[in-house]
This record gives sequence, C-alpha cells and structure tokens, in this order.
Amino acid sequence: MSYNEPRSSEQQVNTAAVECKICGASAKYSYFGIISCQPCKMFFKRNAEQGQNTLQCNYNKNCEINLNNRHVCSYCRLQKCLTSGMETEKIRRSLSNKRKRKREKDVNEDLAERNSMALVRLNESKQFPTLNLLRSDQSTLTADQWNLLSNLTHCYNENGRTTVGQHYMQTQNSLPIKLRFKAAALIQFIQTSLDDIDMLYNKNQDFLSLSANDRSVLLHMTLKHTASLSANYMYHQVGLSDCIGYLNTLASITNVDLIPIAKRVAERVKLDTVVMKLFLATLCFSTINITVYSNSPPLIFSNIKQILDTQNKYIEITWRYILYKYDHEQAVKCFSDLIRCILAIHAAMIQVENIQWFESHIDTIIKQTEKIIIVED
Amino acid sequence: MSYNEPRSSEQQVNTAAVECKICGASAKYSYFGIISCQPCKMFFKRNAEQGQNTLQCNYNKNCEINLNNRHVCSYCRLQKCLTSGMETEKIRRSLSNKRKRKREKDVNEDLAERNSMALVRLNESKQFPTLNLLRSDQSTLTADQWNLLSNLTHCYNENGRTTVGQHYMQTQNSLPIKLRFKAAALIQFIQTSLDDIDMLYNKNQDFLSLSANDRSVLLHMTLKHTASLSANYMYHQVGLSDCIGYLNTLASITNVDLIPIAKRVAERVKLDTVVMKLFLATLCFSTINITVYSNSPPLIFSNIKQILDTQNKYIEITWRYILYKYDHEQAVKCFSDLIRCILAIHAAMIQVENIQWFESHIDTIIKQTEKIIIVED
DNA sequence: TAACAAGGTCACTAGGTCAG
DNA sequence: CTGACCTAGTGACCTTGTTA
Ligand SMILES: [Zn+2]
Ligand SMILES: [Zn+2]
Ligand SMILES: [Zn+2]
Ligand SMILES: [Zn+2]
Repeated sequence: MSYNEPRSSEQQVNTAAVECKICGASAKYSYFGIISCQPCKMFFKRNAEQGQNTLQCNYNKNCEINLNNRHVCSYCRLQKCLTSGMETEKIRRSLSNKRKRKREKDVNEDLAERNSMALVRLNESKQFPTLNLLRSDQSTLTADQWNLLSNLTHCYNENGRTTVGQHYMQTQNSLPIKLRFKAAALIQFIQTSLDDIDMLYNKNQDFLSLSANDRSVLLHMTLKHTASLSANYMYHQVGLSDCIGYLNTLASITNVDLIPIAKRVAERVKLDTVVMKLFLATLCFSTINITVYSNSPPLIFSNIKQILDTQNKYIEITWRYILYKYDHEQAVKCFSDLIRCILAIHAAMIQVENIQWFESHIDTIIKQTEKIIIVED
Repeated sequence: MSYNEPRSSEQQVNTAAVECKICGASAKYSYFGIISCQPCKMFFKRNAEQGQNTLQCNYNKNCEINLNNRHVCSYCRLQKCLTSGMETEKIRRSLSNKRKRKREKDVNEDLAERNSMALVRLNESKQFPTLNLLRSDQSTLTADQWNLLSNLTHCYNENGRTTVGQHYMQTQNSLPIKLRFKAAALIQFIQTSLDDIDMLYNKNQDFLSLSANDRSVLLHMTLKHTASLSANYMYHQVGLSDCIGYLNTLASITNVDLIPIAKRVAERVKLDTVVMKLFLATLCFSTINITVYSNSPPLIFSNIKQILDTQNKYIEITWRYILYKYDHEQAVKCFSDLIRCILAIHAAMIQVENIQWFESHIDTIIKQTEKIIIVED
C-alpha cells in the first residue's frame, strides 16, 4: 500500500501510456495512488502538505485543469489531485539532510520572528492573554516531527501481510461455503499474519537505541498486543473481520467470549493508516502486558524515563497530526476510537490468555525478534 | 510547450548563449515562446496587452530593431515580438495586487486573528463561533445522555477525599521542612486516599445491574487502577504532586522508578473534573488488570457484551461532552491526555506490583467493596 | 532482473521590484 | 518606461528502494 504499489494483479505490464487523471497529459505510472504524469506527481509532492492552507484560487474554486492551463490555478490543481484520489499519506518526508538544513534554518528564523511578533502584540494588548495558547504554531508539526512521523509510518511496511491476507481471502472465497475457514488453516493464517511484527521494533531507531534489557522487557510486554492489533487491522482491511464463518471458527479455536471483543476491535480499527501506525509505535513503548511468565526475564527497566519520553513524543505527534488532518468532530472521534482500541485490545488479550497455539506462537516471535535485534547490535 | 518545458529531450543543457530573436542581444532562455533577452521579455510582458492599441510608430512601421535602437520605436519592437513568435497567451494575468499564495506567516496571523475573535465572542456569548457547523445532531448529547452524564459525575463525590488531602497538606506545611512527608504518615495518607473508591462502583447503576460474578471480576481487575488514578487526581488538585518532599518519600516507600511515572500521571490528570469522572467510570468497565492472583476468583465474565456496551456508552458520552465543551485543539489535547493517562496508569501499576502495603490495602478495599455490593443486592 | 514508485536535482521560465 | 536582479514554481531526468 505504501511505498511501492506495482501493478495490481490483473493489470499487465504497462506499455501503453494512458492519461494523467489530473491534467490529461500522457502518463504511465501511478503516483500517490492514481495514474498521473510526472509534473502532477511533483506538484502534489510539493504542495500537498502546506498547500491546503496557503494556496488560493483567484476565480471560483472550480477551474478546469488540463495540460495547458494546469499552471494557472494551483489551488484547483491541488483540489483535483485530492478529489481524484491522491493520498497525502503516501508522501514521505525527505530522508536526506541537504535541503532540510536550509528549511530548518528558515523555519527557526520564522519562529523567532513570529515569537517576537507575538510578544509585541502581547505587550500592546493584554486583553487576549490566551493568544499564545491558541496560536497555531503549537498545532502544526515541526520539520523534525514530520520526519519522525514519516519514518514511523514507513518503517513498518504492511504490504506483505496485506498480500497474505488477500490471498487467504481469495482462497477461502473460492471454496464451497461449508469448507471455508477450517480451523487448522485459520490457525495457520493467524500465526502467519502475526509474523512480521518484528519490523515494528527492529526498524525503529528509538527502540534500537534502548538498552538491550529494556528492549527485551518491552518486547515481552507489548509484542502480543502490537501483533494482535496490527493483524486485526489487516483482517479489517481485507474484509475478513466481516465474515461470519471466520468469527465462528475463531470462537471454536479460541474462546466464545473473544468474539464480541474481536468485533469491537474491528469496529474501532477503522482508523487512518498513519494514526494506526503511530499508535502501534506508541504501544511499543508502553508497559501494558503485566503478565509475568515464569521463564521470562525480570521486568525491570534500566531507563524508564527514556521509554516514557519516547512514548510521549509519539503521542504528541499523533495529536498534532490529527489536529492537522481532521476537523473538530472527526478528530475527537478518532481519539475516542483510539481509547476504545486500547481497551478492546486489552480485553482481547485476556480472552486469549490460555490459548496455547496463540501464546506459544507469540513466544516464538518474541524470541526470534530478540535474536534479530541482538544480531543487529 | 507550456509553463516550463526545460530542454526538450534531444536538446542538451543550454550552455552557449545565443542571440535574442528580437534585438540580437545575448540570450539564454526562451520567454513567451522564443529565445529572447530579459529586456525583450519584460517589454513584451508589459506591452503585449495594451500596446497594440496605444503604441504608435513615428516612421514607417518598419523600423529595424537591434540592441542599440530597441528603445526608439516601441510599436515596431512589439510588432517584431509578435511576428517572431512571442505568444500573448503565455502571459499570465497576475490579478495585480492579490497575492497568489498566502505566505505561511500570513496564514498563522489569520488563524491567530480568528482565534482572538473567537475569544471575544466566547466572552460575549459563551458560544463557539463555529457553533452552527459543529452542532450537527451527532455532536450533541441527548437528554438521556445528559442524565447519565450527570449521574456518573455526581454519584462519585470527591469532596471527602479532597478535604482529607487539603488537611494533610496543611498539616505537612505547618511542620518544619525536615519533618515533612515522613514515610509512615504518607503511607497512612495514601491508604486513606484510596478508601472511598467503592462509591465509584456501588453507586453506579450500570455496575449494579451486572451479575455478581461480573461485578466481582471487574472489581478485581480495575479497582487498583481506578483507586490510584482518582487518588492521584486529588494529589494534583491539592498540590501534593508538586512537592519534592512527597516525591522523595514516595520513592523510598515504593520504587524509585515510580517517580517519573507518577510525575507523568500528575501532568496528565490536569483534566476537567467531568472528563476525569467519566474516564474513571469507563475504567470500571474495562478489562485492564490481567494479573491473576492465585486466591482471586476465576476471571471469566458471564456477560461480556453487557460490559463492553456500557464501556462504549461511556466513551461515547465522553467524546460528545468534549466535543460540546472544547474547541478543536483543546479537544484533541484532552483526548491525547486521556490516552497518556491510560498508559501512565498502567506503567505505574507495574511499578507498585510488589509493594506490600499498597497491594494488601487494595485487596482489603476490594473485599470491603464486594461485601457492600452483596449487602445491597 | 525488470517494472514500478518513492525521492532528489537543477536548468528553466513565469512574475515582481526598484534604481535609473 | 526600462532592464538588472530577484524569488518561486516547474518538470525533465536522475537515483533509490521494493516487489514480482
Ligand atoms: Zn498531469
Ligand atoms: Zn482555481
Ligand atoms: Zn532582445
Ligand atoms: Zn517603428
């Protein structure tokens, strides 16, 4: 879904150039979600982030966009990009520092300037003492935060697991109804869908910079939750969560009480991908699973402050992002869904407490991930 | 063809300066369709629109144009521009004074301005400026929901514990610094401050309507969390959380790793009382504490759907209330504080896992509360 | 390996300013 | 009115990373 989304399965190798959905120029590949020409790709990349605030239409906000007039109204060009289906989420922040340096300098100067302006105004007029609190400086992400957000959302690539999920769905749907969602195959599938969660940890720089002990403790505490949540996110995306057959088999291989909770997780997991990934990253730095296995290492952190600071940093980015992206009502709903999500995933974890095939597979993944991390050290 | 078409594919990077097609001056790039010098570009831009009507030739309309005499006859210069291939269509009407793109600074100032306006109106009429937009049917509470909200916030009366807290603070502050926050007294105080949490459960109609088994399981699962959170809320209100002496003694009677977490909880409980109470009520119906004591009852719910529905109901009221009360940014911050709160309280509970005086007191409260509930049955 | 889709660079071309 | 010099946006071409 994210980085590269080469031809979908039925589509053949692209030889014939088609039209750019934005301007009609000849186009060959899809960028940020839709078939578009290079120019429109670059335009979107450059303007998607801030353009929505800064661009203006000099006419009626309904300018037609074509190859020849696409330069005339940037506002309407951007609108067309968005309505045609280009997704901001697919833009990554710059990974190199060359340009960033310059930008950062500018931003800092800007901030300094803005701050001094704010001070002047405060001194001039005391009647709006809360002006600073409300200023939008606070509510936008800094360049560093955009970078971190980009890294967090892209280091955890869900393409693999989504493909596995789609394949499973196709296989099941091609079977006669009676034969769908057999227990053994479902267990196998669920286990597979949990597998690549190690990425979430071993590609996260903040996680890698923790002490070996803390990484190990966090893995033991959180991996069951993160793996389950991200698997359920995928189940929802491929439509598995809605299959009665799936829920029935799930009840038989786990616990009938898990079903309402699984439904609940599925309902709440309809979050935007970016928010979900930020949330998964936050969970990695949370001390949530307090079940103590007798054979697990002692759950004592060597530097708990570092963990809390990271968690805090991620939550701040999450809310700044939500603030940036959504309007009032959507934002509040999004956050309450996150809270429901935390509570639901906790509830689910209790119900699977004694399911051997699940717990032992999680254990295996934890051990494998620990090995990978040690090797990478 | 259009705006910028740098070097066509076969054309190499332009290094050698060529001649302006109009005046023969050295030129490097093409403007409005033909290779021309800057001056001729500017001339065309300025005169193409009106010049054809206003300019006149004082000679024979066939003046030669070169680098030296190009100023002499504007009429013929413009004619040469047109006949050489400059296109009026490539001039973009700039709409004179209107800035094409708002600068970021301007946007921020606009926002600040809007915010300050909002403040004015808030003071005038206690209403949000965007009231109409936001007051969709979805975002307001129904009469039933207002009732429930009122019940939830009033059944759990914090006056008692706040008084105890204030009394403790006064006592401590009247002592010499060296004698403040002695361990034994602090333990006593903390235990007392946990005591009246039973109200949260046994005055809640939704809780009382659960089966005896489910009430018992929920008590065991959640009481430690709710009691700690509500105690810490009070500590924050009376100013205890900010006392260095308190934090130092707390470290000595619990665990030094608890301190950063305790600070974190204190930072995040700066929530409005209503939200905090709704959140505490929500926690009562959450399956969060999965530590299994050997002597505790089996953690199996008889009707998990009822519990989840209640939790859901409370969260919905919470977000509707937040939506009703706060503006966009405040609302999002409030919710992210709630999430931080959940994670922080979890983290804190791990740190106190083996603190005897705490765990055993919690056990006592659980048993007492169970008794009260049975008597009320 | 080839196809695809992210990222980046910099030559190029609009528009604007201000001293002359 | 002119033109030297400026900013900012554009897109052809390139590099890098991922997947089939
Ligand atoms: Zn296009
Ligand atoms: Zn327009
Ligand atoms: Zn010329
Ligand atoms: Zn003439």
